[in-house]
Amino acid sequence: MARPNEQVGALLQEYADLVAITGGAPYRARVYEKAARSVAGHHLDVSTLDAAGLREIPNVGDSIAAKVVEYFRTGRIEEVERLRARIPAGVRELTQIPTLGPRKAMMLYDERGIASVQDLLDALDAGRLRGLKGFGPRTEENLRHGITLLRQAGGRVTLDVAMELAEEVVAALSALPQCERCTYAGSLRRMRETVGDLDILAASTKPRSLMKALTGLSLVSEVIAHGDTKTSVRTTAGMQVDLRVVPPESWGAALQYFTGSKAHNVRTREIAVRQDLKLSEYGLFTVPPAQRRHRRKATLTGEPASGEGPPAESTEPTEPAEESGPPEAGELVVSKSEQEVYARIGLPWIPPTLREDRGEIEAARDGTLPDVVTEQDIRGDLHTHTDLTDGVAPMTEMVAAAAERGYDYYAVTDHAPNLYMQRMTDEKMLAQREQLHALAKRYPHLTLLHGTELNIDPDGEVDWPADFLAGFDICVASVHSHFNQTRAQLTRRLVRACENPHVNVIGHPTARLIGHRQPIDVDLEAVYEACADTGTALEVNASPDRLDLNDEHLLAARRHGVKFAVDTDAHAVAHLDYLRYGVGTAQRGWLTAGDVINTWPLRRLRTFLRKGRKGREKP
DNA sequence: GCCGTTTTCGGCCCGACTGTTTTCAGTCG
Repeated sequence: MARPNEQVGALLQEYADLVAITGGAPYRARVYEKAARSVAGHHLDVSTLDAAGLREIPNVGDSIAAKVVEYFRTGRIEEVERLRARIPAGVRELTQIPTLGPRKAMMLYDERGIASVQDLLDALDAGRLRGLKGFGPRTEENLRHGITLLRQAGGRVTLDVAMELAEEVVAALSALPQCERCTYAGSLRRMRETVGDLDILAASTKPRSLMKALTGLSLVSEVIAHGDTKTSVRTTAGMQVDLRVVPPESWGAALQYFTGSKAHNVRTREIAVRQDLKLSEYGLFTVPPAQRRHRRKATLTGEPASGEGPPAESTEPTEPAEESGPPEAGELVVSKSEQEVYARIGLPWIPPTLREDRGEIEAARDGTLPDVVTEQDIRGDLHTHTDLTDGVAPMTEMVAAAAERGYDYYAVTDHAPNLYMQRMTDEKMLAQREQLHALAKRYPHLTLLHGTELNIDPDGEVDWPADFLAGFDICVASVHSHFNQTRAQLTRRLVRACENPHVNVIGHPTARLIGHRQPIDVDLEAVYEACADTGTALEVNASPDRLDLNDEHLLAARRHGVKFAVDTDAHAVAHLDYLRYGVGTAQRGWLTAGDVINTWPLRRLRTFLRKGRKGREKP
């Protein structure tokens, strides 16, 4: 993704925060927030767009387009500078503290001159918050606690960590007789690459027993909030878990609501409002005429515009809404399943991984939602290791596990000699090939492919000469070192690897490790072009520490006609299960099965792997 | 400030929980 988009997105987000802190009109802050996301996620490089082009981006109008143009012309946005001069950066930082939002942050600054997290800590220690309106002893305690949490590294965890915890909590709650349904929702269900806190949803007529069960789990270290329908706890590992319990009839609406994203929900609720419906976690409801937003229209059609007149009779028999829950007016329309809820507001069901307000609402409305790739579509794994190099399981076990998964094909791709610590030799590689061919006889329904993961050296060269490479069924090539080359060098390096007629897949293309190593600085657009031109696939590495390429890259890359391989890079049998994170990421990138080479039948895959080379055609 | 298979003006998602306050603002998701 082009960097300028992220720069401008961050700047617009900062402006939104500053507007909120200074108490500007709430809708203004919101609109800049929406624009920030639209710009950051836009598929074109915004630095190349003029004002008219910028206005094509959703939520960008005259005013914001002018600010973006100003930014690329002068390197700054005057209006942002004006607010920056008024509000120290530290005040914005204060809003990162849980339970401290923009209003209170501004009050701390105005009334006590607090302009950083450290200032706040000092003020707390000195008792200088006493007497400040809205800051009682509990609030002081919460702020101290919040600062401690903030200082504990970021707070987001990778998908596998979140999933493991979620499955444990869901299993514990599901075992209760009072629990009718239970699942995880939120960013985990959407398969975001990291998860901040866990959203667990349950259906029950006896919510209290479920809440009690959650707070009683041994992994709970602290109860943050405890109400009638919602309980929040923190685990011993520091993760926040929110449990919401809804009546069983509300399951679909609640699941839709708690899956998010927030931006997606805002859109679906707006669509409901335009149809004089109200969507909440309890269901989709009619709005009595007296409460309708579109009062003007109501007046025009002769309905009562306001006042206490009786609600218009619906043509259908009135069914008393039995649900508990706050909506006291309006009839329940639907709530049992997500499908019903979407259908009633005129949309097909949208896969959770697409629910980010990145165009899925429009696509759903136009009937152009992608038929995203699923785990069942995957016919094989094309990047895996054994204990011949740095894997921990022997090839026999890895292959047996692959057969168990029902794969049609499976590639063993151990490291090549240039990754010196792996001590690979030509002889060892050829011996492995023999063993693999022998092993293949045991698995008549599984085609075993012999491959390798090559190392792309600083010049873009790989480990072996062409004649040796020609002996492999598949070659993955990856960057494993020299991450700090210049952008030009790194780009050239990857493009050269693509141009190698024996390189089929670029493994973990940005080489990032989530939370540990930044992605390499490479012109991905150039790499996408090279891949499309040369018939080289880009990997969607499913390892939860990598997820590389990520969803945003995929959204950009697919526009170039690139093909992808969703691979686990498994170094152990258990890692083969990481596939779901790779598939989730692929879905978030709107990839279909057709985009992913390892969903293809073997024949088609083999043709792709020949990469147009001569002399490899087999009878 | 943006936006319109109802609108070029008049709206802008909705509810739970907490803490502090006596009826609600702020925060969060």
